[in-house]
Amino acid sequence: MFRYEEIAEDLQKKIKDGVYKTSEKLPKEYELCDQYETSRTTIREAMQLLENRGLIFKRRGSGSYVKSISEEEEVRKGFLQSSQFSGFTKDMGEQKVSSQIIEFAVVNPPREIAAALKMSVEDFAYYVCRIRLVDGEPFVVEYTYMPIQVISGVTKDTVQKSIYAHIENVLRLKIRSCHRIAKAMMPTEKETEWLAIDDGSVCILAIEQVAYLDDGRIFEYSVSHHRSDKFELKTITIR
Amino acid sequence: MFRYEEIAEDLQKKIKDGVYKTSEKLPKEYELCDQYETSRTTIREAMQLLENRGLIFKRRGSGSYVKSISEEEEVRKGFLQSSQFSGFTKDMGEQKVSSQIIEFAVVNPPREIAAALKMSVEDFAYYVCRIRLVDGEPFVVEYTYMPIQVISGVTKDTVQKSIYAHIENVLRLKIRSCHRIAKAMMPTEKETEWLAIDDGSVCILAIEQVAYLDDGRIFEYSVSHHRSDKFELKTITIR
DNA sequence: CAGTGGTCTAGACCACTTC
DNA sequence: AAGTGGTCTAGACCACTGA
Repeated sequence: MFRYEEIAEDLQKKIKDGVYKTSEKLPKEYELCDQYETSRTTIREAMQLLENRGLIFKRRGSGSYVKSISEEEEVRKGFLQSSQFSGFTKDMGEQKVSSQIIEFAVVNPPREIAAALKMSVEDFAYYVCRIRLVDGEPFVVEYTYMPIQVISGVTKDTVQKSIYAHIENVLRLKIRSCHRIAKAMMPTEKETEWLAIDDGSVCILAIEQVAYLDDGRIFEYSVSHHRSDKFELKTITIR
Repeated sequence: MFRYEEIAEDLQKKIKDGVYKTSEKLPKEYELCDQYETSRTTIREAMQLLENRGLIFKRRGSGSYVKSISEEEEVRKGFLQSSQFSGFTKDMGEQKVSSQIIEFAVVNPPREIAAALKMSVEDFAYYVCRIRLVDGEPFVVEYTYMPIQVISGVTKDTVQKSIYAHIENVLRLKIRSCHRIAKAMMPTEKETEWLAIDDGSVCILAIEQVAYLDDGRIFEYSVSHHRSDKFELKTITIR
């Protein structure tokens, strides 16, 4: 835990607790330097984190302010959210996540997927197709490819539980970034069945993802087909 | 144009031109300091920009490298992309964008929308419902609310062309950030007609957006319903 | 014009990778 | 052990806001 992270956490807590209220000015940077007994750079790094999280905004010549966010945006009932990519299991927090494995194999990846994974079609990759359930209800079908040269030791048990936990806790690899593309589409016949879709108003929010490790290696190409009535993707963009 | 922006542009160009190739090491930070005759902080700010754009990654103790991206991800045919939020017109670049106005009025916003805009239900907002066409083909239906106390002087002509151009060039306001939520859904009957959907495999990628100005004021709440076969949303996340 | 955040400098020391 | 990026300091000057 670095100093700037500590400060960011502390400020975030104060915003959440209403010490600094919506649209209200935060102390100026030099004041925070005094408060936390640190340099301006460190304060600015902390503030940068908060700005990226969409909690504050800054105005040159004026000050830093708490961003006004509607409560509606904060908590949206009935939807699972993904603003990070920590893996589905982690995203879900307290709710119970289980998996139903449709297929688990080692294969030569199709050409396009091999290209996305920057691997040869002659090398092998794990292929996992599984349904993820939260509190027993199906939410998403995931189709995942992982090069065995990068990710090893995946068992049926791993796939049943959490692949991300295996990568981080067993293999001790560090997940760094991911590139995602969100699309809408209709479910296939199989998906309609797997996701228990019995309502014509439900379709699919598809997220195609390429994920990278700490050392730049691509470890995963996946496509997740979510029930449109139970999942949404949240993003914050700052120019 | 600041020094660190110049350097970022230059490095980006060199990556694009293949001076630094995929998975290849970039010069070390101190070398770049010499090359550009600047301090390490400035170099690091430039690199930060490139990392956020998903072009490079860095490893403590090792070096900085060009991220390997599949060409597939770079250019995706047939899809319009939105990785920024510069407004639809700007996003589309060279292609011809036109609008068909369905409704243009000044209204008291519904309760939820007033809450999202942080305004009173008794104050007024522009309401615009329009179809956006690229090269004559409908892509998206936009439903937009803008408080008249923030955005003024919007005419039918503005709505016909580009609201964002009006905000930036006429009102001289600066757009700073936006919070988005992507969902999938089925088109309404009207939308099916407006978007000329004659194919049961097409549905809607909906993007709900709250957009902020430079000074923290919320200037827009909008929902965009895109044809699922012509639009996708791209995001890059770094932990 | 005073006050604020934005850019930039020139350094120090640390954590991690690589050999 | 040497080399790299990550954190942090103490300061300077600039661009912009707001009274």
